[in-house]
Amino acid sequence: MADPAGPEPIPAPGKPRATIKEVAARAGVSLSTASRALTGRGYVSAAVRERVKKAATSLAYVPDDTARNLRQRVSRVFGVAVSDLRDPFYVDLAAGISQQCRRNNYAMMLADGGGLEQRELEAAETFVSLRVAGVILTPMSKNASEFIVNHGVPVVEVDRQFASGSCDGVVVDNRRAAYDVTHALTELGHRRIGLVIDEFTWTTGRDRLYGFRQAIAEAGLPENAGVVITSRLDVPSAQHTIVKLLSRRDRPTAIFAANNLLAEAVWRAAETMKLQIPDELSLVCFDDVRWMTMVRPAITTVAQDAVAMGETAVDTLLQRIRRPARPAYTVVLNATVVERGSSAPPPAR
Amino acid sequence: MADPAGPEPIPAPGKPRATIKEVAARAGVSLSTASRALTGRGYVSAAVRERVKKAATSLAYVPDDTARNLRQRVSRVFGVAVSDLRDPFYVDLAAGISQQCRRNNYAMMLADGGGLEQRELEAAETFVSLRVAGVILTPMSKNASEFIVNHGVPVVEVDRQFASGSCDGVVVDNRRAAYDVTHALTELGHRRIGLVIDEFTWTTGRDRLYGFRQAIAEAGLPENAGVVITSRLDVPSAQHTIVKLLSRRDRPTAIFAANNLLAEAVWRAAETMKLQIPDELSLVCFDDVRWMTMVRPAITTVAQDAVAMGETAVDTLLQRIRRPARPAYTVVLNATVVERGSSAPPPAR
DNA sequence: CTGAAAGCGCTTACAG
DNA sequence: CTGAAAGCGCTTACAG
Repeated sequence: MADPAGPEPIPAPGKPRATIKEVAARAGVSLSTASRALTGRGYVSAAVRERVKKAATSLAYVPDDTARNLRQRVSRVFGVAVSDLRDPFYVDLAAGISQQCRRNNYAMMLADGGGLEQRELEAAETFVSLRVAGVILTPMSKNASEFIVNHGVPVVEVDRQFASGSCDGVVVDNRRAAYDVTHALTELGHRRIGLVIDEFTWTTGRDRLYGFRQAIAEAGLPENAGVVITSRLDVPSAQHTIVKLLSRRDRPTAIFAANNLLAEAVWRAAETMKLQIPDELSLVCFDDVRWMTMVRPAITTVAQDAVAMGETAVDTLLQRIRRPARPAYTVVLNATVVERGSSAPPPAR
Repeated sequence: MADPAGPEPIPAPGKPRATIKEVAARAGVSLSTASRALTGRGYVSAAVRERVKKAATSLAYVPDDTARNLRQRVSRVFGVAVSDLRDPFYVDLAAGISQQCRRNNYAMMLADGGGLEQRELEAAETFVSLRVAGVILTPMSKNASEFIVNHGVPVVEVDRQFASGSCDGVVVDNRRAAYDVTHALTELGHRRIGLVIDEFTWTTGRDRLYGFRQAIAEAGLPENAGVVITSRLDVPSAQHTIVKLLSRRDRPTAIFAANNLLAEAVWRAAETMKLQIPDELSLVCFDDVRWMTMVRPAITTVAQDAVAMGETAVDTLLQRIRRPARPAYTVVLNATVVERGSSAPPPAR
């Protein structure tokens, strides 16, 4: 799609931008006065203020925030690091953070780690180096959070927590929600239930496992009624693992997938094996994402409001900046089971 | 989830960070020497370099990039503004941009506009103010791009173009792809085809409409064989509009949805009306997103590789920075129809 | 009410 | 090979 008028020259990137010095000169005032007129702090007569503003406009002056921040020792940028932008949960989180930042006149520096701790650490260093006013992250260890906090920058851990002593957090009650959704399965009469999960070392995985186990135990089922399957967190490899699981003679009659990606893998596995949900296999999971209301039957799941988590994280950070000395605290948001059609009593033997 | 050890004090955000001055002092050298040792530019003896580096490490020194950038007149941050993070297409785009930024050691400042031109303009001003090295955006008009370019910051427009004379662009051949997918419909024998679309004023909407019309015309069909339905770009309201369309006696036997959100709306509309796809209604669309391979039948669509578009946009920006004087150019990526099961010959009357 | 001066943390010619 | 000085663009006490 070439420009019909032919390529025009692009203004050279080196093109000098107007500085406050030039604004001051054009308005015939000193630097200090121009600054006061533009920022609104300090005294300046109405007439002069007008003249300065006019000069600024006519020069298309845009203040250099980096210079301003350097001087003022603050910036209006938050650093945000999420595990993986390919996962809809993190996307909703980022969307929530983004809009709440904007509402409060903060810009958002976003990094996504592709699930690698090393990248998270690099992002942490970048954020410190760029002198952001605060950081929100979905931590993979305590290292990034502590590094940032040690450099005097407030951190909010969201989704999971590793450094709850030294920074604030926003999470859901994973144990409770996992309990609820598993309990519903035992109530339906399932006696062999799979948990597909990718990790146990974060608070999320650990607590979802606890909740799962607790529901199994309270139903009076033997410990081996709960079969825990570990998988890497990507759909194809999880799908492969699950096909193997479902091929066993003693396969579970119900599966609890610990997040939306694993749920997708279970769903696809069932499809390729032509296993009917819920008649032959019940499926429940964590995270409520788009496709779960588009497939048939729709999927029963634990809905976490990721957008709200993101917004809350920003609010928490703002609070922390306002009151630095307050002890660290954790906000626990509600997560509720939304019943749809993907679970049913186990098939008769 | 309270910390079992009880809340510890959080390091005060105002906590002073080590500066290069302190590093120099501890190493017993001057500021200049410390700087040279740390940046690697300029002469410094091996012994001194070691001493300085050791001092930096022991002080957990992290250089202030904002100060460095101010001095050097460059930053390693790109500004990115996408229309809407709730739309999976833009998310993939952002993911591609994000990873390519990281590979090239750039940080990404992300803003999402929620589809409002005003927000795009605000983001543009923020980016200029923050002195980013370049901007990538999915423009909603020529205003933002031109504003940024006029301030000497290079811009790449992606997905659509408004200022192709004054900045680079990365797009797909929308006309061609729309033609192909519509042509497949006329070949199947459809004589009444709906185009559901949200705008015609951007290059995307305009070209998709052109391609659609062209295919209708070339099939020798009367102009009114193509029925164009305009809708707002959100699923519920589009769904409403489409239900009305499909309730008409002369309803189309096939629909081309101009993007993934509208496709979702059509799909949901068909479902609520219990219209079988593809037996009673063929559905094809633009954008290839997750759910399209999860519903049955899977959806035939024009697949644009949004991640690759994002990566290409970053590469383009990098090129532009390297060679500012080169005439503006546009990269046109391929977009191909992926046939799945959602289209079939029209039902017999 | 206004302006001259210092300084935020860094880098970079320039002298030595 | 090293250090003193200037300066990036801004803000902010401080004098007047």
